[in-house]
Amino acid sequence: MQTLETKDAPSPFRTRAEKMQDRADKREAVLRAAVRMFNAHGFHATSLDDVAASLGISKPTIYHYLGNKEQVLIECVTRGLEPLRSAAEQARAQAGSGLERLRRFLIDYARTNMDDFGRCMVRTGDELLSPASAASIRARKREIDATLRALIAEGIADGSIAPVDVKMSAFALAGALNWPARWHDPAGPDSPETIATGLVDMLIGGLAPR
Amino acid sequence: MQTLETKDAPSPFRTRAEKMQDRADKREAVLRAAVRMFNAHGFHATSLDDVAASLGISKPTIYHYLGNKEQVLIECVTRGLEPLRSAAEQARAQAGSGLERLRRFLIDYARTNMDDFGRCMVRTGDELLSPASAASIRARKREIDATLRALIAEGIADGSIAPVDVKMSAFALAGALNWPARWHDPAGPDSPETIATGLVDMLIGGLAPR
DNA sequence: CGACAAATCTACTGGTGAGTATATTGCTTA
DNA sequence: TAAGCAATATACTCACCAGTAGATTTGTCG
Repeated sequence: MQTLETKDAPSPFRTRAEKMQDRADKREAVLRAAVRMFNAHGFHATSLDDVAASLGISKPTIYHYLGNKEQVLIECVTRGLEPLRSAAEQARAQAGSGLERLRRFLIDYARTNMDDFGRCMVRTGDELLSPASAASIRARKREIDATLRALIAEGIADGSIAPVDVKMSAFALAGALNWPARWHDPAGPDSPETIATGLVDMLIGGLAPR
Repeated sequence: MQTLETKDAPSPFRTRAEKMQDRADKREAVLRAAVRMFNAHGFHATSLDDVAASLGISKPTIYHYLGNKEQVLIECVTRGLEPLRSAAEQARAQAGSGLERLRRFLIDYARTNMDDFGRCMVRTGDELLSPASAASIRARKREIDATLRALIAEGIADGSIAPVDVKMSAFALAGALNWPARWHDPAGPDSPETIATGLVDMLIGGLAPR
């Protein structure tokens, strides 16, 4: 019987779903190659010819999958933002004290800022994007920030967090946890996990002795 | 008597010292114009023609004062780094507990990161510079970081700072205090002074209640 | 005065890289 | 089997911009 393809004898005739998957895979491969090069050399110093060459394809192929260079960047940033959005959603739904939920969120936040897309997201300033795209991305970042501030406020309300200045604390936390996007070396000895918990513990405990 | 120029009758014949000053002033003006445009639109999106136009001069005049575009950026970054170097020097010389000296240093650090040159310094990643210049600047930044770590270690030794992980804490502090270079709006309601103390107080106290 | 140096301009060169026109191949579907 | 579409390539165009050549002006110094 041979009505469905099997693993052993994959048919060269792809179904529609397979072809859509194929296309999505290729798009993804372009983005992964691009984000690595953006992180390594910067957006402007990376030409789409370079990205194409690194994949053994030609530039028009990239244009076939992604409309233009800015679109490539936007997709990378979007992929970097998505885990944050999802972590924020979870944090809002979770039970527990404000501090407990915040801690969980901060660790997720720090960790995803160290993967390829997260790093690109953090490092992509407004000036690299068209005004419209910059605004759209800023809006999404603002939502993450709103969650961060809400968690801090809830912690203060339930007594699990000291009565700090919410806005300043949110900026301090974000800054401390974004910064690894610029210095963390994936090849180095410290895993993202270790760094994330190290940073968060310091931020929660502070420098002054207790 | 008219042997020396007076404020009322400034001679049009400049002395050698005056001309050197004049030259330095013009160099400075170029750098100030450039750093503002770099901060607003990014290094690559700012052409030297734009900078020249904003001063009502022509591009070759910029080349007359500064060798090339990278040199302009390097000078901007250097000017952003200098106050940090000087604050670090002071902090090392000062008396007081580790925490007191660290606090003073952190506030200076945060404040200077919000002026034009400081912002440019923070935002200029290695990828914008030639390998040689990037290395030189990285070395200078490493010295600041060494001071930061030394102050933390001293504070731990004298008991004014909790026994935190020195490296992680230094990164967390630097990140939190560098971040305003990306979000602070000089036209906004919060002065650099306010932000600096707000951030530092939160970092010293931590989030957890005492 | 005459030569030199500083300061500045206009007008160019040369390289780079985003984005496109167009051709080709092969699969899908009416 | 013809039409149409997806995927891909080669070989362009076009704009921009760093950097330079060379002319000009003006003040300085021997």
